[in-house]
Amino acid sequence: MRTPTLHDVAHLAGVSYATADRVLNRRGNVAEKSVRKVEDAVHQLGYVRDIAAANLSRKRRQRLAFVLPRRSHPFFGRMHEQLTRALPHLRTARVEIDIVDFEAFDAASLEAAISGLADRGYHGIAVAGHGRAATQMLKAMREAGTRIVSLVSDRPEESRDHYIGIDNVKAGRTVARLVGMAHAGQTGRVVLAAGSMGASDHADRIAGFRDVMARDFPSIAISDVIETRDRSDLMHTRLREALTEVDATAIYNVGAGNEGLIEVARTAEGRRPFTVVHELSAPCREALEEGTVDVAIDQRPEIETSRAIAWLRAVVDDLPPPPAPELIPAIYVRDNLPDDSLL
Amino acid sequence: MRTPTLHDVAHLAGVSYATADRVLNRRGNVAEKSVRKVEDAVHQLGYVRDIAAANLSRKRRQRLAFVLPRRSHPFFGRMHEQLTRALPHLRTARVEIDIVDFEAFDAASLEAAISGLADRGYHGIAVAGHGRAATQMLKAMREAGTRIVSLVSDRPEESRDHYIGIDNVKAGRTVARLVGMAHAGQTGRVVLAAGSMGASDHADRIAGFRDVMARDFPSIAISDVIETRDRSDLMHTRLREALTEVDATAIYNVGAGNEGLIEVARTAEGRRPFTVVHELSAPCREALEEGTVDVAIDQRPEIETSRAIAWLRAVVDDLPPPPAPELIPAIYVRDNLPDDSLL
DNA sequence: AGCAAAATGATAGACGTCAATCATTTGTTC
DNA sequence: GAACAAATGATTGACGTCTATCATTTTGCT
Repeated sequence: MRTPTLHDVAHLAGVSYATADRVLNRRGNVAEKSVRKVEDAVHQLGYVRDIAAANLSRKRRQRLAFVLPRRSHPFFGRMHEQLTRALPHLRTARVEIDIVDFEAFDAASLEAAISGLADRGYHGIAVAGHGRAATQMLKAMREAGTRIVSLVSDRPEESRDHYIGIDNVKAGRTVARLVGMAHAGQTGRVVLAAGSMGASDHADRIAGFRDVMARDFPSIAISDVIETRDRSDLMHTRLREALTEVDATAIYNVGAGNEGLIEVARTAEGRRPFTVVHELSAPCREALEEGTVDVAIDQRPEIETSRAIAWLRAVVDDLPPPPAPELIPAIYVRDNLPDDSLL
Repeated sequence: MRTPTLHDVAHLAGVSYATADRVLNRRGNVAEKSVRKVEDAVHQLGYVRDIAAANLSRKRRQRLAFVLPRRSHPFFGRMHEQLTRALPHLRTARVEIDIVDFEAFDAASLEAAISGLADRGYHGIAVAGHGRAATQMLKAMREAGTRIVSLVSDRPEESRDHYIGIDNVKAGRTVARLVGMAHAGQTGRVVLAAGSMGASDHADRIAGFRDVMARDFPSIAISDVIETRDRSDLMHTRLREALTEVDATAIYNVGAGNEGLIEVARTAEGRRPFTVVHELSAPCREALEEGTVDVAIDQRPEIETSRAIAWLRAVVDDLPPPPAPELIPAIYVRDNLPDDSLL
């Protein structure tokens, strides 16, 4: 049994191919009655348009862009890597992806990157970055028909169609649970570190962490948050300072700058505190292997990028978005590190 | 700049379209010299064949089959669910998927299922199941050109092209690490349970677990493995028995039958042992929420099915398989349970 | 009934590739 | 240089959809 074509639909509906086409592509000028006949036939045959043929005919290629911070953080390095690896694969399916870099944490640079994209006929854009001006521009592009996905951390609703990233509050809660477990009922004191409490992902993680600690592990105290601006050197000095002041049983860094942290943890005296960090970079992986870090929470950027591509492709083709089970950040310990070499 | 077509390639190579086509599709009867000219042109233009157009022309639809145990275990229920949800989406891209059930743990039933598939022109098959006869038949189908993926637990190499599933040794090691952490240096005793030590996935998990425990947590003792045949009732009686004999600080079940386990753990006296199970079913989720179970390791069947589809589609189209970051089983605690309702 | 507007039918040329046919050119061998 | 095989060129009709054009029919309205 051949799968039905639009010709079959038209035939069954008792109308011409042209009319069936007018209905399907909403070209207007069709009588109510005919619309119904066609729709019935579609339903009866279970007709689905062959998008490959459609896109071929339209000479349409899907043009997508990814706007990412420069490779500064290993996290985005992994996204870059994953994207470029998928590129040839996608070209074959009429998908073109441009990658546009901007300077991390630099709103002007982001704005420049996005404005360079306007009016270039992109069907979809994925953005990992924030800023007022960016929001305005994205909003305008969205109104002009471009689909926008926000990556990694969410942006105002009016400036995106979809968010792909983890739930940072949940991530913080999860870490709290692990830290609590690792105390096995004993008392303790946690030292927290963040890049900046202004960054919503950092703040969310800390909020989630505090929430669970307060409710389920009241016998574990929490020190004030060390701010590191995601810099290893600041992390180093401030963390060392903090550790001399209090007797820490655990350390949780919600931001970057892990190299500084690792150095301190490595040389710490006494019983090693239970240490949790975010994102599995190369130094972090080493630290896990040697036992300096106990747990790393990872967003799995590879998965986020492929999700973003899949979502954009579907929506750009006017298809329902693919089913997307919730993103669960990976919890790495020493024993479940991936074999894939990571940058 | 238009993306190049085969016409462009032929033109640049200075040969006719027919010859270029003969080279690309290896139809033979082409002079060495022409082959090189065409290949150079392909390289120079960065030509990639448009598979959408190719498949359209070939009138080819990708026909895939999934051979899965009947919905008995919630795990495979989730796979079913995910597959059927993705179906309409895929039809639109000329992919047809048939799902074939067989009776879990029943080699004859599996054999029947697979033999029903032979000579039906499937381009690719994903199988989650084992048996000598099955291996023979799959091997034959593979030689006849069908691509085979083994799901969830691997099968002999000659009977599959690719394996998609987690590393069960790693999973066991990971659990050991968590159990060790939760003891925070104190002594303890772990009770282990498995469906059957004959099942390789169960055995692998236990081996990994033992390995790490022996090396890194020698002060935690391990009791003999309880065999439950994945049945809740057996789990219930045997676990209860085991718990009266020893004073357990932890329980790890590598197999199914968690409902029995949960019941026992719920009514246990004294300090609750640290409990780890596999696969996030509905009762297991509840147990995590109420605090009866501490950790659930989950394979994320949704992700495994979509991986299998993506791999098969690519390979069936003679494309390089998509980049596939290693599957990391999710570690669920009470605080990172997915919002998606699961069966 | 007559007329304009709306709806429909019929058809054709793309899109990029495959698969096939048939005619023509090139190369090889004696 | 004749005879034959091998290689090449030229061309055509699918595949399913889009888009456009133009002719024809139906409808609604006075």
